[in-house]
Amino acid sequence: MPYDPSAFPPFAVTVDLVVLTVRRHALCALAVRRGEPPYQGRWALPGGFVRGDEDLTTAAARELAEETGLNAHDPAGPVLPNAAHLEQLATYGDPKRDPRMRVVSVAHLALAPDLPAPRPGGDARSVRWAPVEELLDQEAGYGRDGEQVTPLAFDHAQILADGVERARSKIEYSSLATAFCPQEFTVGELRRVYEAVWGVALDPRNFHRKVTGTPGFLVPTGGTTTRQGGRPAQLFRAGGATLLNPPMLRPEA
Amino acid sequence: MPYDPSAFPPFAVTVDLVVLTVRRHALCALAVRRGEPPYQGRWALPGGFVRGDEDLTTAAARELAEETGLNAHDPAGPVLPNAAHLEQLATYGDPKRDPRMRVVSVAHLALAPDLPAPRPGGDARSVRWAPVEELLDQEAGYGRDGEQVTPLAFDHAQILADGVERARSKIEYSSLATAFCPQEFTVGELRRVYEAVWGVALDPRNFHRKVTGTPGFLVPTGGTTTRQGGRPAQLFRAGGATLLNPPMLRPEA
DNA sequence: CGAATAGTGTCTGTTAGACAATATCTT
DNA sequence: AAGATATTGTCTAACAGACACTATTCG
Repeated sequence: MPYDPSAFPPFAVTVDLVVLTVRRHALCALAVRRGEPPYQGRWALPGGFVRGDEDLTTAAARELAEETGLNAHDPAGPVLPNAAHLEQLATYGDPKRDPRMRVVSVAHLALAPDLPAPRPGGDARSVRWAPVEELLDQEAGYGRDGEQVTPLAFDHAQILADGVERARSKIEYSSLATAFCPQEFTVGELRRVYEAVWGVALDPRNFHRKVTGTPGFLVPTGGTTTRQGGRPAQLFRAGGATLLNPPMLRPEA
Repeated sequence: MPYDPSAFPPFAVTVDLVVLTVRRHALCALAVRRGEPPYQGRWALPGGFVRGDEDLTTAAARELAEETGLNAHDPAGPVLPNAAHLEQLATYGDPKRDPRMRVVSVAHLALAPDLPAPRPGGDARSVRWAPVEELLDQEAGYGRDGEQVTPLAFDHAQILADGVERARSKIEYSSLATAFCPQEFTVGELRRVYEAVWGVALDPRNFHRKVTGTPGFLVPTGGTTTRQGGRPAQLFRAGGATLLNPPMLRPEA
């Protein structure tokens, strides 16, 4: 089968983003409201076309910055205050996934700390953090203002579900859960991230022993905080370790 | 940023395949020789254009069948004799990865048993199973007939490395290693798969206890074989379990 | 003080890894 | 018999999970 680059079917290539954060004890995703058909008025994942001279990761980082003001974290560079973890998730290319034309979407997964000042691209009413449970609920779901939330436009419910599952499994065997935390955080705050992402309750004592006993996971900064109430808690930064061995075990029930 | 489907940069979309198997104690990948520029005469991963009305997975399964005669395994359907595991790997879209034009390639990973009768698409000299170590060796590597093997064309060395790493980690926590085995196999044959993929030696006694003690991993067929010499070994089929919990642990050294 | 969160210590059952010992084939 | 592979059993150290207990803050 000869490889003839001049006779190929025309495709559009987009990036879509699953941007996750933990707010008020719930795992939330960034959703944008569609202003035009198809799926006008429905919520969708943020995304857009890949430019002609742009790498896929670059396009995803650009969309992320446009929607949230977050920088994609560069492992080689310094740790920025507003850095989010960004990785490729999967590619979706069903011929009928967009009714207008053939669109192949390279989905990316971003994990961000809860934003002190969320900076929506333009219209605040058209961008929101929504609990993933609400976005994925197959029964009729309605957002704050009564507008229809589910199902998401296109195949975005599937993309979101895949992104959430990726995040849930990756925090088991990597230190990625710290991407949901601010630069300095307590063991209790990190535990609440795990509890929100997995949707389970963890034993605070065993969790503390586990994370502080894993070399390279957490580095104490020396400071303490009482922002959670109770006895002052030590503050930590993320350590250099990327992989957790042995992993954090996700309870089955 | 309006979503204007009539004004998108033109992309070609291809699928590339990392097809892995275990032959003579070595992890091998399918490579095809390029008959035309660019990279003429160099080895590359099999692949081709996605057709205008074709799903990405369908395109990958079609290429796999064209190159090897293997069917992609459908988890819902019956277990076919010549079925290979097929999954999406990642997507590669650097603007300069193909010197001719903008090509986005959705790479897929296939795991196949050692083929009793390899059926190359056409010219037998243009398709071969090559040890991945040879294909990825950064020093000059030369194949059976003295032709240059490395580096692979385009960014295929990176794609192959990513596929190998995916396979290495997935057999840790899933039952996927059985995809490298024929329908009936012994514990020793399964162990040699792990040893070839990971490039380590495993204790036969602890391995046996581990795999036979994991519910749903292996189902005894009742038969035995002496094809490996020594005491007759029980034959097994792959069980229904997909995830191994607890996982197989890959030795560090 | 009581409530809340942080952190340490102890016990128990499971499991990985090391390795002795036995079983059953081929040559 | 010698050599190869298969299979079972035993011991030990590490670790997860349960949970008693202490520490330090706020109201």
